[in-house]
This record gives sequence, C-alpha cells and structure tokens, in this order.
Amino acid sequence: MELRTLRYFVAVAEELHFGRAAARLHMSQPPLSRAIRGLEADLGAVLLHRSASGVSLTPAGTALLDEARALLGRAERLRVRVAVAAGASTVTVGILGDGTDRGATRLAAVYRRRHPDVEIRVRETDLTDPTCGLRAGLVDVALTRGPFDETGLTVRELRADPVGAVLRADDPLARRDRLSMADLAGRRWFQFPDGVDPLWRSYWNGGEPREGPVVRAVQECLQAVLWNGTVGMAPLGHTPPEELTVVPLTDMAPSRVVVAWRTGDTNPLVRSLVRLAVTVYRG
Amino acid sequence: MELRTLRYFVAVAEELHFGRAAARLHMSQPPLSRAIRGLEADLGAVLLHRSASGVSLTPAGTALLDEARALLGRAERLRVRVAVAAGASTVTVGILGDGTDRGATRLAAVYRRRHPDVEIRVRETDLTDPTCGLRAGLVDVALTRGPFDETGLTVRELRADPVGAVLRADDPLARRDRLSMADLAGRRWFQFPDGVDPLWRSYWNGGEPREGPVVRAVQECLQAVLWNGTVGMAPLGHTPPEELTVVPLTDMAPSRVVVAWRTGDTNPLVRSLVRLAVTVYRG
DNA sequence: TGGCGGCGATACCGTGCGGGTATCGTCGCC
DNA sequence: GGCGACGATACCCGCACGGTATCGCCGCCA
Repeated sequence: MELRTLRYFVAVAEELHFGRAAARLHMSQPPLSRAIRGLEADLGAVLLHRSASGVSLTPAGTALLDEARALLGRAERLRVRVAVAAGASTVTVGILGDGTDRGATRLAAVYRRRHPDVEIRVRETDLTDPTCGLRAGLVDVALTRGPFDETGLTVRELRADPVGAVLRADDPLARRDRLSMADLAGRRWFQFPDGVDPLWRSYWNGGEPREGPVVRAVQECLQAVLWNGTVGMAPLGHTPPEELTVVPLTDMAPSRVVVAWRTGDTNPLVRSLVRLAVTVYRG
Repeated sequence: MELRTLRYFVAVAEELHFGRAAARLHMSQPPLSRAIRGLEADLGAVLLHRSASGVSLTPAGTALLDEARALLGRAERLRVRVAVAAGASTVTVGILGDGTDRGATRLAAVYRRRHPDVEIRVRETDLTDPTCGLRAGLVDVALTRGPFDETGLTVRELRADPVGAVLRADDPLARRDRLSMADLAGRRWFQFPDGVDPLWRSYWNGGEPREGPVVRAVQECLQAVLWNGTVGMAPLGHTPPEELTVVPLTDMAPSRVVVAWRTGDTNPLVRSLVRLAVTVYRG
C-alpha cells in the first residue's frame, strides 16, 4: 500500500467506474484494475463489488475511502509543513482577469484555511498574457484559460467552457440561438495587441486573421463591441451586460480553464495548490 | 513521496546514521542514500546535514520526522480499520510462558488503546512449543524466543538476551561470575519432552545431548534444579528465586526474543501487531 | 604527517514492477 | 441473437529500485 495506490482507489471509488477513473488519473484502465486488485490483496479485503450494472463500494471500501482521503490530505499538509519549515512560505497565484471565473477566490479561501502559515498572494492580469507572467516568474501558479504556448509549463485542465460570439443586442444575428463561424465571415473582431501569444490571439480571433480594434481587458472587449459594432468570442456561462448577447458557437473548440505552473518547479506549495485546484474545481 | 520513502526517512532520522538505518530496513546503504536524496528533491528541502561528525536534522527534517510518524501511524490505523470493516476483528497472540518478558503485556495494552475495535486475545503456552501453536493456527502472532524451526514462518528479532547457567545457590560453581560450557561438562541438565522442536531442545541443552529430568514449564525447570541438582540455561535479566543463581555463560549464543507469524498471512491485524511489536520493543 | 578506518556518495548492473496495447469474457439491452 | 459497454487478462517494455563495488572525504592516531 502506497500513497499512489490510495490515490488510485479514491479515484475509482469516486467515479465508480474504472474507465473514467483511469482517464482522471491520466493512465489506461488495465493497470488501474491491477493496482486495485493488488490493493485488495494487500489489505486482505474486497473493496469493490464489480457487476455488469456497475461498480459499488463494499463496507471495507467505504471505510477505506474515508481513511484514504484523510491520509492523502495529511500527506499534502506534510509537504506544505516541510516547505514552510524550510523557509519557503509564500506562493503567488496569477488569475486571468476574464471576469468569468469565481473559482479562483474560492480556491484561495480554501487554501488559506487549510494552510494558515502560508502566505498566498493573488495577482490579476489582463487578457494580453494568458500565462499571467508565469514564465517571467511574476507568479508561481496561473489560473487561466487556454490555449497558449505551453513550452516550459505544465498545464492541467480544470474545466472546459463552450464559447459564443459576443454581439450587440440589436445585431441581426443576436436573435439566433446558435451560430457557426461561417455566419460571422467578414465581420470585424476585437484584437489583442501585437506580441501576445499567437495561439491565444488566433483562438480568440476564431482561427483566422481579422481586422478590428485592439483591446487588453474584458471591459475593453465589451466596449469595442458596443461602440464599434465588432464581434468577438467569450466563454459562455457569465451574464453579459444588457446591451450585449453571447450566442453559442457550434464549431469552435471549447475554451479550457486550466491551472499551470513552471515545469519542474520544485516548490511543494505550488504542487499542493495545484492539487487543491483540481479538487476544488471538480467538486 | 510514498509511504515507503517516509519509512526510510524515519529510520534515518531516528538512527542519525545511514548504515544503521539501512540495516534496520533490511537493505543496503546506497539505495537508502539515494532514496533520501530523492525525497529531498521531491520536497524541495534539505532534510539532513551530512558531515563527517555524523548526520543531523535540519528544521525541515525535524518537521518531516514529526509529520511522517503521524502519517505512518494513520496508515497503519487505516489498514486495521479496513480489516475491521471487512469483518476480521480479532487477533490471537501467543506468548511463551518463560516468565522473563514483560513486553508482551505492554504491547497488548498499547495495541488495545490504539485499536479499540479489535479484540486481541492472548494465549500463553508452556516451553514445549516455542511457536505457541502458530503453525497449527492456534495463534496468529507469537511473541517468543528462538531458536526454532522457522519454515513456513516469518520471524523478526526484537531483542537478544545473553543466557546463563541456572545453578543451586550452594553449587560450587554458583560463586563464579561467569562460566563456559566446559565448566558444566558431565552435569545433568533438565530436558524438554521428546517431540519438541529439535533446534529448541538442542539450544537449551547447550548444544549436546544430556541426561536429566523432563520439564515443560519454567517452574518445573527451577524445581528440577532445586531438587535434583541438575543445571540448565535461562536468559539473563530476570531475578531467580533466592535458592538459585544464574551465572552468565560466555560461549553461548544469546537467545533471541522474536515476533513470528505465518509467512504469507494476509491478515492486516497481524501485520499491524508485528509492526507495533517492533516499535514497542525498540523504544 | 601519512596511513587507516568510518561513512556517505557515486558508478554501474540486473530484475521486478508499473505502465502501455491488444484482446477476451460477460453481462445488459435493443 | 448481435452488439456495445466494461472490467479482466495476456503480453510486452522501460525504468526505477534494489544490489555490489568503489570512491572521496574527513577525523584520528601513531
């Protein structure tokens, strides 16, 4: 029994489905099945009922789920305690000021309560740098959106938001309940300044170069649409101002909400924050 | 970071010596060094100061020792909880009635306090079966003495007691402060009955066949010496009755106090009891 | 001061285990 | 009865963990 095995079990017990649990663990299903069987042998108890109608927990499995969660939580706290004792006691989180995500503040609150001796700083950035200054070292963890150039960074997906076209309410297309990119051909789009991440620019342009006003932040995007009659894309799920509408786009890949950090960053505070992010966004 | 790694660290941190820690972990020193270095890299903190004058803990190491002990304790409890939830809630301990060992009762008390929902039964046996009925399944764990035939069993040493010759106080040899086997040549020794473990018989005979009265328990041994003028061996460390003396024997291997269980026994209660035994006897 | 011994680090090697892909067995369910 | 979903099994590969041999460094003592 190792911590890794327990993480496996928790995933299976929460998903009640080997395939989904394997996907969540970024591995394939057979080794996961084996690992759980091994755990059962090790503990000398049947943890799961496997039937055609699905997977369910035995009493022993229920007990283990409870205990394993507690143990893994303590293991995480251990990492942070050691890091604090070693002197590294602050971590800086970058959040993208896209106005759609309330998860970041919840995460910060949960982290503060769990690790009171760690100072957590939050730095909000505008839309011109989806990495929130991660590469430059301005932040240690970025809660942001894809897509962007990921070289040197490690990225974990937290959520995927479908995107829609942002239109003036009086736009002829604004009454449609969905649109495709073809409907928007030839329209002006708001632009990010030169020099920002090409993947990011291209995505929010709908995949092709466009003409339009340059913007740096959410409010500017909205103003650009209002004043100039341009269009743009935004994740669904937040309510736009009254004069604007967001119409779902059927043929655009969803925008991924991700947590990112520098690949190889050894700071355990970073890792613990990332893990907490994943669980907070999942639950 | 895995539980195994943390066990390694605890061993090193307690011994403050890589070689001794490796011995305690039944492994060689180089992989242990590597594992600790890996742990330091993983946690991003220096845990130990290595100098020619020895190994010492850094603040981070101190914090980790504390947290790791707690975590490993919880892991052990987890195993027991799961076993109990799975229905296996009693464990039987055999103790050898040799009258010298108070550790067994202390162990049972500690175990009961730590795992109140486990019923622990104690079964004391006489000197004719050093395995306390382990092979026959009468007990799950034996707290006993070596040497005995270990096939099918796994044995872990807890302590090693030097042995002495048991003599009547008026015996000419009783005034000596140490003896060798040669001094006792030709003397009658108390005997264990036919059929008991040959290794065990031979050891307590001092390695060669002897004549003498047959005994089955400690009191019978003592009476045999008192009444018949025979001699025998006993571990040092307990005070004999007034009329008897125990004189250290210089050329006999010490008697090992051991904990034993059936090899491959999957009962986690057994494993947890064994681990607790090792720590209780060490501390 | 130079030889020696103790001890942790390093180099190198082999094996077992944890990961992968391909496929099977066995249920429900149209 | 065929099919699809899903967990189990078979088989393979690479790496990490454990081993032995040796080094480097420091302290100690003659």
